[in-house]
Amino acid sequence: MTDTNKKEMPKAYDPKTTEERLYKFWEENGWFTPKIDANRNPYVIIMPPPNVTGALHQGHAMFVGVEDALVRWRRMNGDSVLWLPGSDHAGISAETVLEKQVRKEFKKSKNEIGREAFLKRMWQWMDEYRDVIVNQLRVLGASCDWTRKCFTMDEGPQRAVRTIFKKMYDEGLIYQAERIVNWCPGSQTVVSDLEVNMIEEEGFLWHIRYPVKDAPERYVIVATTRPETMLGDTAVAVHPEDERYKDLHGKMLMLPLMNREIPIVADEGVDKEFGTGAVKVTPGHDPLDFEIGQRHNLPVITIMNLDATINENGGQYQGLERFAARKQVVKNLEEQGYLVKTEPYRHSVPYSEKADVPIEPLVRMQWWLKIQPLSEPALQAALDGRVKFVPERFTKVYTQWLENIHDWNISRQLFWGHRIPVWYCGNCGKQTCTANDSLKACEHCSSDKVTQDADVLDTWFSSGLWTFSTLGWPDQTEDLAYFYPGAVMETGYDIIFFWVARMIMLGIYAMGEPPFHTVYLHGLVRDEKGEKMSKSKGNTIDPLETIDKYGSDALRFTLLTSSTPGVDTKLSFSRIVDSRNFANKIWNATRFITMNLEAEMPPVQDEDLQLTPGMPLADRWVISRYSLLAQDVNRLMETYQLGEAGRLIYDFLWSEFCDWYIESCKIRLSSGNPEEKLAVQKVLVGVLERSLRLLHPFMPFVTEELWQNLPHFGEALIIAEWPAALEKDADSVRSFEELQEVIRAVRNAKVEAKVESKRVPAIVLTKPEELALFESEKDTLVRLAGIDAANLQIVDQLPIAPSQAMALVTVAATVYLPLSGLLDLEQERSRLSKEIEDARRETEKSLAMLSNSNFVDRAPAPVVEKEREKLAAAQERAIKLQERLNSLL
RNA sequence: GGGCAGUUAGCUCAGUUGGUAGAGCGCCACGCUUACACCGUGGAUGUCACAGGUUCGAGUCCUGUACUGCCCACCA
Repeated sequence: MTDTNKKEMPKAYDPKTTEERLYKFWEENGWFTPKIDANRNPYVIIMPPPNVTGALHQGHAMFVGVEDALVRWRRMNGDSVLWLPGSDHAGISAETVLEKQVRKEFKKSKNEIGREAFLKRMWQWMDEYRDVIVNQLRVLGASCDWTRKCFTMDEGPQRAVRTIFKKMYDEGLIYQAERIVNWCPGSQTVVSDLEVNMIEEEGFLWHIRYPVKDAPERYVIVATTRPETMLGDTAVAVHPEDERYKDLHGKMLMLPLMNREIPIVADEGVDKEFGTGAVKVTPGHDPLDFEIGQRHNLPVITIMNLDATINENGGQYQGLERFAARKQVVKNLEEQGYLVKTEPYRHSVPYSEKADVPIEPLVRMQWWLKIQPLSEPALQAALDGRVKFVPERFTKVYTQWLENIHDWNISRQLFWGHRIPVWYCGNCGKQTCTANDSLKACEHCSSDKVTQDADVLDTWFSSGLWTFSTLGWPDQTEDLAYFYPGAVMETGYDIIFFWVARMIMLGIYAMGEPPFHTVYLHGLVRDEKGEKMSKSKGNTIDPLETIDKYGSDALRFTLLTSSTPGVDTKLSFSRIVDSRNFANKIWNATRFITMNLEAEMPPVQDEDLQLTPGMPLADRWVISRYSLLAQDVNRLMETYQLGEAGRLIYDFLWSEFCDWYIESCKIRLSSGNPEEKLAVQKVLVGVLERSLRLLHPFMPFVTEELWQNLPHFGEALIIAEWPAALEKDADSVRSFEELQEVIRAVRNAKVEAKVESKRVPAIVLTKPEELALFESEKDTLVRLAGIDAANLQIVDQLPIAPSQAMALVTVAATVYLPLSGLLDLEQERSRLSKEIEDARRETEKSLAMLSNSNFVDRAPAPVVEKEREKLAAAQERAIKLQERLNSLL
């Protein structure tokens, strides 16, 4: 279908009136939804599911920009493309947000209103907001398959979670154990190591005297940053080889304030050099101490409640909040003479990422996933190249993490999330794990007095299944068979551990092979000062606002072309404006071309663009340049160098197609010769239409809109065929470049000599073999250089060069601009001298290289050849310039 | 303590098989020519952080240094 509607296009491109309309057009035609087709390659990207609680930010714009570009590119290449969108229930974040809401609404805590009521409210909230953020991705132009949209708490993914849990439970990979864990007193749940941030703080190192029992004159000094934990001390540890304490091994100390006897133990884990070389051991509240305690069979005393207040084991401090207790403990130690000194000390404190309060290590019973059996194959997949990272260096980040990985604490003490599918029997006390969503009776004793484990799973556990739970697993669906494994996982490098590694581990575990072959990691988008954008800082640039003002294409193109994978990028406002301008530029190029089109012009086929001998130079040039571009873009897309590809298309369209080709066409378009006109229209349309196809993955909206205005095959650009490179002719390219050089020289000279008239006379002196070139391009020369046609001579010899003229020496010709009266001879001489100097400098440089036998022998032949040509050109140029200068003296 | 990145024109950044440095913005000077002032033409500006090394040749590879940033790590 050819759209021959010739209503004139507006002068400027307005994204507002097109983007929404085109998105609808694409979606309603079903082009985002792939067909399962054995004859096509499936190409799958599972979208990183945005958090339901989050607001749309530039990171989303970034991932949409990259993923949509890949996906559109592959779709145009004929792949069966699935880009699957979804959202994540964001366990702890959502729960925190809703808890605040609940407090406002019911004046009660979540525990007070209870799990059931809380979840009911949560679902209400989800139904209202779950799709808000995902739907905002439409504004960005994401061509994802909404018919397959998924939510981690949908029944499908829920069943996937229970199924894999059951499998792991049965295989002994999932187990319960009481260990010291990262307790977040703020959200009252355990969090994983990854959710703990070490924050450097100014603190104190308190030195405390612990007297030796039965020898009150002797004592051991320990140093601590957390004196309140001494209430739970069960030993003091020293290094076995530390001479200072050798005689005290096994002796007892009196724990101040608590009046409890604790032993001195010798442990290798103690650093002799640090502090006094003696460490207080609090197995209940410190991970290292917990280990020492395990090695020496020390009792574990937990002195805090889950809200980090001191419990009954803390004696007189019971009821105090932990930092109040610290103050009180220090005060009492000082009063009683146990405090030796207090020194300022900078140290790292673990903070809970979500609740932003210090972590309190606590010993608790938790569910764990034995990770080694999963991490080994996942590590192997990266080492043998089945999973590749872009940029490559992240392979090391990934492998090193997997090499040092610990078992994963997968249980969370929250309401919102996937409930642990394990029931406890009130009768026999045994556990039953099931993949069903409920349990009627204990599988051991058939009692119906069963209660489900109260915990839910870490959000990332279900996220880890995302690459196949979204495709129907555990059912053997058609989707799963066709679309797994996917192609590319595209996300920020900040979640390699949280998510990427876990998807690979769980993907291999459940499906036997990695869920994707490539991990593309984009950089983080920062504000113009380089700071991380965050709502609390108020430095966010809202993508919706940006899009409203400049269009989605402009934002996406900027993000893609001004960044490089894995490197953070500052979003620069002026670049967005530039991208908007680019959209407008191609809009107007198209507008110009359509204005000059016959109403029923048929689409331009590849055959129409064959390089024929009679074809004008500019046509041969632009077709060749386009072909080169198409080739480069393909290579760059295949190697994930999207930014570079986008930049090349930009340069071609603006600096070559618009600045030179269209300009050169204006003569022929107005010449009135119908045949000539038709020929140039074909090339204009053919090259532009193909270039729009190349650009479509980067700027989907304008390109579609423009493409619809040009003669084309097919219904829409989004499903058009990815364009092939056409013929190339190096001679034409070189000739055109020679012409460009002449034109630039004349333009330059006119400015330099401050010539006011638009058309100047000129004599072009060229070699006999180039005569034809300049003769046939006379019109181009006249128009683009601003030469007076009636006063243009093209000759291959010139008995007497005009004396009152500027002489412009280029590779293919010397151009004389007779500017009698205007020319300042003195100035002309100094200009020539300067140019001679430049040419000589170039000559010398080339000469030096070429006289170096090492260079001539070892450099590749084409490089040497190129240098020889450069030398010859520079020499010739110097000679010609010198001659001219001599004639003016 | 370990690891990784960045350091290129006044500003923001590109620059993947090592061949002698680019874009946009900004700046200067012109300019309404069958599209585009969200434009056109011309111009100026860089010891590619520093010091060595490999090489005929290094922004690009190697070593080290400095500054900035990030990640990982149980030093009380």
